[in-house]
Amino acid sequence: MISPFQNISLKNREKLLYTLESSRLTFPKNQSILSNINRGNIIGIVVKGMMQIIKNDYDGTRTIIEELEEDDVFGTDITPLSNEYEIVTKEESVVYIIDYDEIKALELENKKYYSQFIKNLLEIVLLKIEEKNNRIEILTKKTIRNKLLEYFNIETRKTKTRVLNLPFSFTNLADYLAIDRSAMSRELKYLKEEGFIEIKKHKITLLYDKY
Amino acid sequence: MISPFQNISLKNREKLLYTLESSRLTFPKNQSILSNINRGNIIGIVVKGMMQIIKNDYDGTRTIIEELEEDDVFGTDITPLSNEYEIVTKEESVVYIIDYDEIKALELENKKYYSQFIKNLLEIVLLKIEEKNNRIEILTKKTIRNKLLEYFNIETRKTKTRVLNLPFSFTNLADYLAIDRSAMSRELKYLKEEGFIEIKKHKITLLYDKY
DNA sequence: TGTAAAATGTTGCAATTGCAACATTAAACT
DNA sequence: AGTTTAATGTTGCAATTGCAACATTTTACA
Repeated sequence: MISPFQNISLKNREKLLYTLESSRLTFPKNQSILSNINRGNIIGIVVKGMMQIIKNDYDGTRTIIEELEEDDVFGTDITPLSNEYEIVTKEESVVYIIDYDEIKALELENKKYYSQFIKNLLEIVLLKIEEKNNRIEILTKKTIRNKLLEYFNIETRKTKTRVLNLPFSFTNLADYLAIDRSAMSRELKYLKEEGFIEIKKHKITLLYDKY
Repeated sequence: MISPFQNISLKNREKLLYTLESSRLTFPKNQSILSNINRGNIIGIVVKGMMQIIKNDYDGTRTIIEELEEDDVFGTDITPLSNEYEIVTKEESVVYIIDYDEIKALELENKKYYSQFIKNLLEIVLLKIEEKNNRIEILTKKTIRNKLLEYFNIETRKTKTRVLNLPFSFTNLADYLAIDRSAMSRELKYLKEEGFIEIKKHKITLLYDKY
């Protein structure tokens, strides 16, 4: 995880946040934060705590899209923030909210830490985009089995092992893969029966040779 | 379309490219360019011409993922570039290839145009990420009909009209939505029959009220 | 620690979809 | 201009999947 304030001294960080006219907001546990924030072109930075981006479907289903922790960045473009989405604190959390126009207006020749901040944001956003590409790669697979296998491949490529610890519940995995949970459960059963994988709690072990 | 060289003079742009040790490469029409480039952590900028990012499926299907034109940026993270992908010129094209590590190593206090370049890249990447979010929003819909309707909504939201000119073929649309072309064709027929849409060539008119 | 809520496993069944195969039309190329 | 190639439209059919409904287990929390 890269901090947006990487290589910026605490003092300069404060000056930067002042220049950007950022607001520092504190929210109690289990509060929806976007209702309190003007949903314009903003970038948020998590200072402390934990939050979840939740999608509310028209039928009332609530899906966890992403978890945000310290140093995580969210906001316009980076994360979807239309009115179907909300961000909810899972513990007391502190965030900075910055108007993206203020970032665009930064006069770069003035201070090195202005530029450093932008550079950090670029790096963070490039990592985010990689995640999105991965998800697209999975979602474009046509069958549940292929979605699962692609997910396994991508995740184990990161750790270079055959073992994969689900960072969330199977219910959330089904949401991530955009498939029905029970159908996924069925397919996982088949994969186990056919000897491709082994599952213990949230630990999945691949028993096949990756291509 | 934002140019990565926005607000950078031609002279500074040359200095920048020199500092970044970029290569300027020219390719004839219908050539695969990645075979000539070290697929490391690179960022490419299209100077002139037109190229397509093609995905080769294991079964031999070739799918157009994205078209790249002047000022377009591609490369690590921004666009998927694993070995399943290739970039093919559709006309004679000129590109700059830059090692991403060189960008990371830029000493920002030295020159304003270094920072300006990073800032431009940030803006470009934020736009790309928005596109990816849109596509994910579509791909997570469960039925073909809902994928189509979501696509229509997103595209017409951009232009604020009820009319939508497909920027590509229906075959490509099916790929974009990750659905079978003939099944999509069938669903479009139903949508026409039920009076939701009207299609003339590649122009789709929405006849329903958007939510 | 006891209880409510959430997650998981399972299955039948209907609906949706992918696939194959083909005819027709449009576009690209020499 | 003529020919090859790609795109489009259509349909039957089998396979996959979503959905509903339920039992069981695990987790959260008062």
